[in-house]
Amino acid sequence: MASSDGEKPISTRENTETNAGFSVVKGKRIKLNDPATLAFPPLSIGLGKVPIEEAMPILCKVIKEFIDSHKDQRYFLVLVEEDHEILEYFRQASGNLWTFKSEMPDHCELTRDERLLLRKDVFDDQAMEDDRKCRFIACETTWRLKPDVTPFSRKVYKAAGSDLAKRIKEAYPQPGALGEAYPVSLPPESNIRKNKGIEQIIYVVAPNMNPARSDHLPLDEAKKSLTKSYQSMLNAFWSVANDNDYSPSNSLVTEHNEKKRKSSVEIPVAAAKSSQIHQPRNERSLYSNDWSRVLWEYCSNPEAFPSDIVYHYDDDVVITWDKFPKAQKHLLVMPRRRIEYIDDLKKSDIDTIELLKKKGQWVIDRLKEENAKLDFRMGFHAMPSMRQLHMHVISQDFNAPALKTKRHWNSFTTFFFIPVDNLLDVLRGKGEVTIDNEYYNRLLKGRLRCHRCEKEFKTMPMLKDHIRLHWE
DNA sequence: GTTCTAGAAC
DNA sequence: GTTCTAGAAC
Repeated sequence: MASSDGEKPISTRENTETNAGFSVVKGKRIKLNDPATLAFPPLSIGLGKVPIEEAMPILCKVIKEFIDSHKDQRYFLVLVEEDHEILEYFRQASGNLWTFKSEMPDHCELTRDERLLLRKDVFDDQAMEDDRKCRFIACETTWRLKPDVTPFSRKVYKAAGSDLAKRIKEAYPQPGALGEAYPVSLPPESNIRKNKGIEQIIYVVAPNMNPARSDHLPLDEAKKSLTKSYQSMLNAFWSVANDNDYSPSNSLVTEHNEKKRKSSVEIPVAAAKSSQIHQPRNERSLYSNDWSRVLWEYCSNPEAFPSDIVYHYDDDVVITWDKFPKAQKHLLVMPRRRIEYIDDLKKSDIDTIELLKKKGQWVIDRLKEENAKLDFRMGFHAMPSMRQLHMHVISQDFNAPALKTKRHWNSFTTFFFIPVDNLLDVLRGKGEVTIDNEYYNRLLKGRLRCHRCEKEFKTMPMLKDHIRLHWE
């Protein structure tokens, strides 16, 4: 199977997309004679005491999803388990998801698609002779990221050498999160790397149902966490196998919160300087919160979308229909070059914002030709959820089924909505934008008031009934 | 961003 | 009992 022309990439087109919750890096350079291979144990069934009849179907399902999401990629997944009965359980749980080539022999079993192998021993010399050397090994761990909590991980830990614990601590000084994966790369001089070709060990915090331990979960929660554990493990594997960084989600969440905390458009109060922690922003292959970056796809590839999604685009600007419109007409106007948040803006971006305003006005003029009754506002959310700078162009009827919550309402009718002219004033004056996170969060939680007559309402349904009167 | 759902509010 | 919200999960 190994090719003699070695380094030839399968494809040079680089593109990340998601499929069934997995990040898929298309066409990354995978050396043909050095496939990405992950060896991993069944998680949570020993240490975590999740019943095997519950755990195995989850494992099968996640593997199936991963394989389906990575159809034209070359890699191997190797399930390693000493206990013959457990492997047999896996075969049974997998039903007819895969066709196994033969009855279970002692060490290596190929499935029909040649992506999944079962083995008794990760360091089996005979198995290591083939071209499917395990460049990556996953090990189960606890939230303290201890490297030696299961027989399998102890074995790997012993082989890796004693400085592994130190390397884990350096890479992840904070405790791990349940369901997350923590890849640790091995130094070139490490024995396990020199002799076995193992590059990284991926530590996975898997769920525990053992009542003797303090953090045990009920079955339904353990099952959810186990799914996530396997998904994180495979996502981490795929990221590092494609030379991407993988950031476990607990650190990502921290960065996100930090980022939001930092913010505060000058308009109400300047944020304290001490809160302006600059966080480096790395490129990351993402798994779960992909939704926060969907706008990037519109901006980088607007021609790929139909006109009921992308309203208009040119070299500098993309205009899309809001996917969940909060009024009769609701669009987003975005720069095509990547700007994440309004507090990334500098004086030099004034031209860009003016262009957004000009394009927004152009849209408004066109829409008013269709319906002269509509009136519009153009502006930005102080703390947006989506990661590309986007200016809302929204008609003021707020007559739309997707407008449901207090947060929705207040985000468009309080100072949380920063009109484009207001933003331009701040940029022209101060030259930068700071966002007071607490102030804006308070606005979102404030009382419900009609934007036309200031009348106050207790619930969203009552308010929605009322604003209809202004419209009709 | 939405969806889901527990429990608060009525 | 039903409606509605708010927070977690995704």
